[in-house]
Amino acid sequence: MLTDKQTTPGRKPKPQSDDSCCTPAVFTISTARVASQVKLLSALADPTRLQIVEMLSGLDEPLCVCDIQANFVLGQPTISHHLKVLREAGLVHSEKHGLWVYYSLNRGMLEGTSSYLDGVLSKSKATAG
Amino acid sequence: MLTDKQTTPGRKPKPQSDDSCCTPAVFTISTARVASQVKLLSALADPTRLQIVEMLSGLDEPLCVCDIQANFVLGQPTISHHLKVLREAGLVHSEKHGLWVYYSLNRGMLEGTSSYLDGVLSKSKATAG
DNA sequence: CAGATGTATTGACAATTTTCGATATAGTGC
DNA sequence: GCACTATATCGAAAATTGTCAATACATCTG
Repeated sequence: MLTDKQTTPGRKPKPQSDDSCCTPAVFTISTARVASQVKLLSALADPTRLQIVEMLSGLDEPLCVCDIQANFVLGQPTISHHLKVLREAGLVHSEKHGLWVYYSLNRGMLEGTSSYLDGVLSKSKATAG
Repeated sequence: MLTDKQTTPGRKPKPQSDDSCCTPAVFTISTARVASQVKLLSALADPTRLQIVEMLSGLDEPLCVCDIQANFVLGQPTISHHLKVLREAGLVHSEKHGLWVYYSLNRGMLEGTSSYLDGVLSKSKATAG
């Protein structure tokens, strides 16, 4: 794995400058940030969960579990499991009212992942000169 | 029956004798777009692959497999597998030069996922009113 | 209280994913 | 041709994940 802090990034020489292949190109990548983003991306990387996120994003009002389940073929425990994954990733918020549990989107978390990807993209703009 | 069951959190009614819980809140969500984004998100939702993406994004020059592998404890076939996942998701581009295969980031794909998330967020701004 | 209903949890199983060792493929140089 | 190197593929073990049936929990109704 990558260490948390290392020396400056190297650059691989041409394939013939030396006998071996690799210069030790070591990068400084925050494994903590990567791990947190992997958790968010993993929560989103499932068709059922991503559709739930889309459903919640399209409405300003929260939805109860049965309303969500009505849009899938899956059973109620499966939907409950997916909602738990989204909840533990911080992507949704749940609120109990009587018998029902209402789920709403935590937009800040989605914004975080989107801006993380933007940050990765802007690390170097491919403006080689 | 059931008089005051907190009708505030949504247009969802309370349980009635004929209609138990749910109003059929049906959503029109493009399953094709969801599926394609799930593929991209799944490719990113792994610590090794996300770190590879970060490595490639920090450099304008492509990296060969051995340069990438040098930053991980994993074996060469495992790195090759992860690169294949990224390649098949369209997130990286590979180019063979002699013995070496150079990988570079396909920024358009990352931009696509980022703007997809932005699109989900902007579907409804949670502007009460 | 009992009965009904919405949701969460448990336990098990199948499918998928991650990883490694062995091997195959392809290019370089003798 | 042969040896060496970089990368990819194959096959299998281990870990993780998605799903369901059964059940538990919590809340409302009568």
